[in-house]
Amino acid sequence: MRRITLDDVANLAGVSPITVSRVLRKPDAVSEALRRRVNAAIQELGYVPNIAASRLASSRTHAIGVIVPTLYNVIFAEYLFALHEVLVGAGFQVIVVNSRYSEQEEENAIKVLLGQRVEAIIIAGVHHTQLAHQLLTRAHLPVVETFELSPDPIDLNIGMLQDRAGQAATQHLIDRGFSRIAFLAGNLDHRSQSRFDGYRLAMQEADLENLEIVTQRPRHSSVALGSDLLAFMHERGDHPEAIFCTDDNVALGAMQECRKRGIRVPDDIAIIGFHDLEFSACASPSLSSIMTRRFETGKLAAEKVLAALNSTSRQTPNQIDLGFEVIARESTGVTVAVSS
Amino acid sequence: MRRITLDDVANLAGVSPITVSRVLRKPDAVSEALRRRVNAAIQELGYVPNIAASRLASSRTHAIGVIVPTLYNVIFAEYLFALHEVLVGAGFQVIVVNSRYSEQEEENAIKVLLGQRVEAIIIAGVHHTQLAHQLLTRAHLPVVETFELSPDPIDLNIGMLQDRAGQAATQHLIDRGFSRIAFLAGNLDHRSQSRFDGYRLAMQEADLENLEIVTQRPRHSSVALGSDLLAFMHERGDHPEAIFCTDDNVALGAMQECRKRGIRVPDDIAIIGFHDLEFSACASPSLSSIMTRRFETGKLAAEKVLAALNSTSRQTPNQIDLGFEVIARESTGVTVAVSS
DNA sequence: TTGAAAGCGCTAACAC
DNA sequence: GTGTTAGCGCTTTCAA
Repeated sequence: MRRITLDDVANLAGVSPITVSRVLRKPDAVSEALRRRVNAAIQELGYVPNIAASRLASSRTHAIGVIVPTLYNVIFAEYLFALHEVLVGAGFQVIVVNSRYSEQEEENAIKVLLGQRVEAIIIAGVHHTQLAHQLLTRAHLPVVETFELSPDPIDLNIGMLQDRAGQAATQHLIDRGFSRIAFLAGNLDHRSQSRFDGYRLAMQEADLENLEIVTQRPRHSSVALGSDLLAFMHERGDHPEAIFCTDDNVALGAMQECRKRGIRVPDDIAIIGFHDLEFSACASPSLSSIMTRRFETGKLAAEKVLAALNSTSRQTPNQIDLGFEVIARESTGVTVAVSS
Repeated sequence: MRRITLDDVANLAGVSPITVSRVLRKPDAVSEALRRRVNAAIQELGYVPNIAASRLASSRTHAIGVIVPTLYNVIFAEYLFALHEVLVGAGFQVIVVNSRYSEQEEENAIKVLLGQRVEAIIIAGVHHTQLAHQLLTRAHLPVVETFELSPDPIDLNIGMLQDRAGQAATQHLIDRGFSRIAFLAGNLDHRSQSRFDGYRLAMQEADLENLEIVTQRPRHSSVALGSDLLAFMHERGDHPEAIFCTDDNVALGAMQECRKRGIRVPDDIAIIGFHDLEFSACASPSLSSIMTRRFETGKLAAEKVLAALNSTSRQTPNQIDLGFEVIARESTGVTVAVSS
């Protein structure tokens, strides 16, 4: 059963193949009579254009590659959603590949995307293998690194200072009068590591460096992990006055575990999370957090890519800091005005 | 700046293009001497094969299309993870497209995938537009519908009976002695609707049909939605003894809102969710739920696709019911044995 | 507005 | 084991 091709349509409609091609891509350039005949033939045959052939012939793929560590973490889902909105709206295909937090897998992902001849690459993170860096640099296509700010961006870079945000979260706890402050995380990916750096800096500047209590386990961030980490910490005898969790999932799990153990939040222990996920405002107690701009990051990255593809002139490398915001709520002892 | 092609590599290595092609695809068919020369040339030039050309020439894409409603819901992330493991492991590319719970967008997604000449389509759900159904049927490629069981499957169908699961959740509440039982949901997608059908059936069979309390709002399922729904219900004066939430996110939100309002779970109100998400076991109180098999669904769907692609003989349409399981925990008044 | 010719970069099929 | 030839199905360029 041979697949229907553009030539089949042309034959049935009694026109040349190129006319069919035009009807598909720039219908206005074809007279209405022919357009009708061609469309009828397309309908009748159930013709679906072969994109591989189109890409080869035009040497345009209209595909953008996106690399994220995982889809489990909702922040990447939000980011992808925004990317999709913009790019698909502009007629591009988005090819998503996961790196699973591995630089090696990220390198492979880059190779896959280059093989697909994507017209741009948007990549979460700024840490790459040497070869990956080389491939991205030499590919001569727009590259956007996101979520973090790089000391040495490849091309465009849209993100925030994770260490500053970690510092701000910790400072918030210090400002609330706590001094025994723990940092809770599972896997220390680069961004989590930076937040940890910020935590240490804040502690050091407040002369609290000796009281840091860090619990780490090699697991991806989740509510269950937060619960486990708090249990682990508690059972080994650490009783900090406050904890800074690497993200809101871990914070929520820690909060649940506190309730289970009769530890009151924030009276016995204050908790701040990271990312200000959707549930954080309606948790009980409501969860203090650091608001980050995932949606805007995705949107802006997509827009920058479109702009770069539409302008022939190579842009100078440029960085955009989308910042963050400390959201103080009940879990760190702040009374919150009622709102929806 | 012309892109490097296979011919460039061939020239540099002093061999014919087909030899380079062989080195890439079946290295064992080439002598070691030539293989070395070719690989060296590939390295030197930084050659990356053009997949579009390869697809066109071989008329094989090694691509599998997957359609999911959204990436926000973690159950689809889990499902995709399993799909990826199997399919990428077998040398296929996975092309994911979102339908955003819209049958029209699903139809478009199918067209996009057929244009990509994917070798199979795996699609969450069994409800399609007429044209979508037609396209899938006529495409003559393996199609797997998942998450639900269809009365009329297109090809393969791997899922569960959502209405039975909804019935079981409701029956669990009835068995625990509750009679004023509400159903909480936001968007009623097809699966949620089926669970609602199951709820109504269980209520009817227990002669409780007049007590159903249903709250609906057109929002995607989330913790914040659960919180809002419970608040809404409470404020309009409905005080059921138990609620069945369309999923665990809504259930968690409802539980948080109860705490905020001083409503005790399960003493004042019992709650059961759906999907048994990761956090449900460690919530406080732990959340009763219906365990569904997202990971297995993805894995099996992928394996079935591979099997279908490897056997020339057309399989007879076949269905697999992966079932579900009632997980009784504290939120419905069940004392849970301690476990990790 | 329409068409003819050539070719995108690769691989299948067949020869040697 | 290696090479030659002839496309895959579309779009580009140029001509009419």
